[in-house]
Amino acid sequence: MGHSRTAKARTHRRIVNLAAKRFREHGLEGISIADLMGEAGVAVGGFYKHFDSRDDLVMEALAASIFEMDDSPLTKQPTLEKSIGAYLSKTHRDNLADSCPVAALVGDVSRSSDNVRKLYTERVERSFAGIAAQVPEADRREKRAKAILIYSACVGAIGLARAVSDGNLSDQILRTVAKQLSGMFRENH
Amino acid sequence: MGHSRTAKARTHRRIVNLAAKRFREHGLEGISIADLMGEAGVAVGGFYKHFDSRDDLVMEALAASIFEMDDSPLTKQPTLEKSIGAYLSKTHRDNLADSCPVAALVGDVSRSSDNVRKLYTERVERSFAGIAAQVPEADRREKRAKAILIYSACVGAIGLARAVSDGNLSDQILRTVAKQLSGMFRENH
DNA sequence: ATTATCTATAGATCTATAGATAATGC
DNA sequence: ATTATCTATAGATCTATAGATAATGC
Repeated sequence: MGHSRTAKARTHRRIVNLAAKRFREHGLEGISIADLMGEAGVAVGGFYKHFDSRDDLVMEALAASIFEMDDSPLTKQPTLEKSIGAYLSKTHRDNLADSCPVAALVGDVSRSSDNVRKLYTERVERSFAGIAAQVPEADRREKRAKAILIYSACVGAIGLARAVSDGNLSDQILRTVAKQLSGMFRENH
Repeated sequence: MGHSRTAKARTHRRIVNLAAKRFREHGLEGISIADLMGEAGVAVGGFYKHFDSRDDLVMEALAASIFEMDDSPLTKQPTLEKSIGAYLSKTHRDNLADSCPVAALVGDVSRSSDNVRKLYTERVERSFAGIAAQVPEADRREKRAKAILIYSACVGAIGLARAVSDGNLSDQILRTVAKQLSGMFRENH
């Protein structure tokens, strides 16, 4: 039994970071507190000394995965084409635990509390802004419009690529959408 | 207690059609058998005389919502632009119970059994084909590529529009993606 | 003395089954 | 007689809480 305050903070972070991964993999209601605590190596009973409720953990874990995104390869590409390529890569599709929470949790968030949805919305806005900044040759309005289209297409494509049971079709969705989106800009219209 | 065979078939259909709605609204695991049977006006205990397991109902309900799509206004529009407009309408966004199961269940299906994913995959393929047939002025390969982009963008956009807590942003996503996609073809490139 | 963690369990909920009841259909 | 539906409940699982245990920090 560890007991220092810093140890508690470390345990807290361990639970949150683990939850952030498992929620993206199994959905916000797809994993139990008991399983999370077990995997984190802490007894179940300690949970409510760290969090007021399960929803409290969901909030913290979503915030963690959103924060994590800022340092992710997904958002740190030098060009729009590379950003799209990273997002629509097989690595991103297959590595749900560290994937974009916007795509992984879009359905679950629709059914979640206002607090969760507000947090999610901020991340969506930030993604739009990040992409808009990379859209070449257009005024502010047009950059944003393209960004909304690009992000929607990326979120939809990776979602479909994960859901579909045919591996070839899955690959084709990623490849085709990446190519079509990138093509939109080389022809600069 | 009704008991005729045709009555049983009617009860069966009632449960399946209700489940098809509730699954799209609350997710494949977001509603219990007891609640479904209660709403259908049948006792819980009768469930397993109609279905081998919960998963069996999930399969039948998904099949029903996929079948239903064929007669839906979503897939019966005369032009590509109108198809996109219907899919990205506020009506479609707000009426989850009768909405496109591909968008409503994309996350849940990723975590489902192979049987469920196979059924879903067939619907995705059919959607691609339906859209490709409406893409003007392009060879077969290009029609399909555009269809994959359009459907991905539509599925992503309606998902984001439902998840986001800001109503104005939600409307903007639908409007912008519809406009951008439609614009791609008027300029025919 | 305080508190971070552990053991144990209450209470709710969910899937699935067993056996009773009552309407159909030969 | 058969069978569609109902009543009742077993067994598993999940969130949350109560109280014990043991390490920290004054």
